[in-house]
Amino acid sequence: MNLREKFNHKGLRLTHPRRVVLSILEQANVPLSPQSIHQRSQEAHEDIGLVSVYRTLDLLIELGLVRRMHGSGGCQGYVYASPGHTHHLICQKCDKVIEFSGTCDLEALIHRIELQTGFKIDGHLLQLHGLCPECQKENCLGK
Amino acid sequence: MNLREKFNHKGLRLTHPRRVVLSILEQANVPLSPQSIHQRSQEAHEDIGLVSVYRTLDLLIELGLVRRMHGSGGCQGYVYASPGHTHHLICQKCDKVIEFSGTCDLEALIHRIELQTGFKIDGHLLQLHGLCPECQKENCLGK
DNA sequence: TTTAATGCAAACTGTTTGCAGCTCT
DNA sequence: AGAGCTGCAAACAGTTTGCATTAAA
Repeated sequence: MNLREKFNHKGLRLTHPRRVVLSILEQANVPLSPQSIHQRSQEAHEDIGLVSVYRTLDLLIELGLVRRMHGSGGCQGYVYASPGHTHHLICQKCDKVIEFSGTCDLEALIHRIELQTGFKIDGHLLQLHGLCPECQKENCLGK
Repeated sequence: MNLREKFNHKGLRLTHPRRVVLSILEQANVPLSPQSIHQRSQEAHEDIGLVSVYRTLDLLIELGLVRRMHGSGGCQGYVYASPGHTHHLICQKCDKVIEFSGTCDLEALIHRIELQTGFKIDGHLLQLHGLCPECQKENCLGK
């Protein structure tokens, strides 16, 4: 089932603004705010209303195509959800984002916490913050 | 060094609004928004300005006495920071928060990712989401 | 007494809503 | 043709800033 069919299947329409938002998020490997998505759409001469960006993001999240991120600084970053559950490694300087999976390391931890607390854990959010190789170099050069 | 001394030491003053915010957060085991902190201060007849709540929260975060949280739904929750680096386990239903530590489990993962990516990792954010024992019960009863 | 901190009012930013017109199927 | 969607304008909510006043040290 392709994207269009997925939409139509639920009585939704794959419209221009939705395509644009999705494609911007797909290409960016960085969490983007609604504002910056809107800005990029303008830069790409695919101008869509900011309001549509908000509405589209809500929809895409509901469809599981996009994930909401929470940076240490601000909130409201949206990233394209690559298939499967992944975590994010974010460069604190250039905001580059790398996705990685590695839930297995967490499973032992999660299981232990479940036993300790009685919680039933069904989701998690892991972000690592650091410096990417390029920004490390720049730092050494005295920025 | 007690709290007052800690403040004075840095040229800061331990004022009434700061005491109130700190005490509200200390007692609550739930992340509170600036608004709800303000509201609780009114309920306790310790009315302080909403503006002071914001400014105080910024300060307390800087001092490491409070941490900013990111719920799956909204943002901007503030919790009293128990000493040391901890993670949070959040009930999706009642928003109860439990802090836990367990960085050791992550260390292996972090080390591996550093080798794989060349990043220099110096921070992380881990949140687990699930249902607390009480809310699990309620769910079974058919809510 | 001195200076940090408060709290009001007002400015701002980001987000949501109502509605007329448009567009995808 | 018709329901879903867009985009404007305007309302709204949360947060920040300027400034005169208060209070902690």
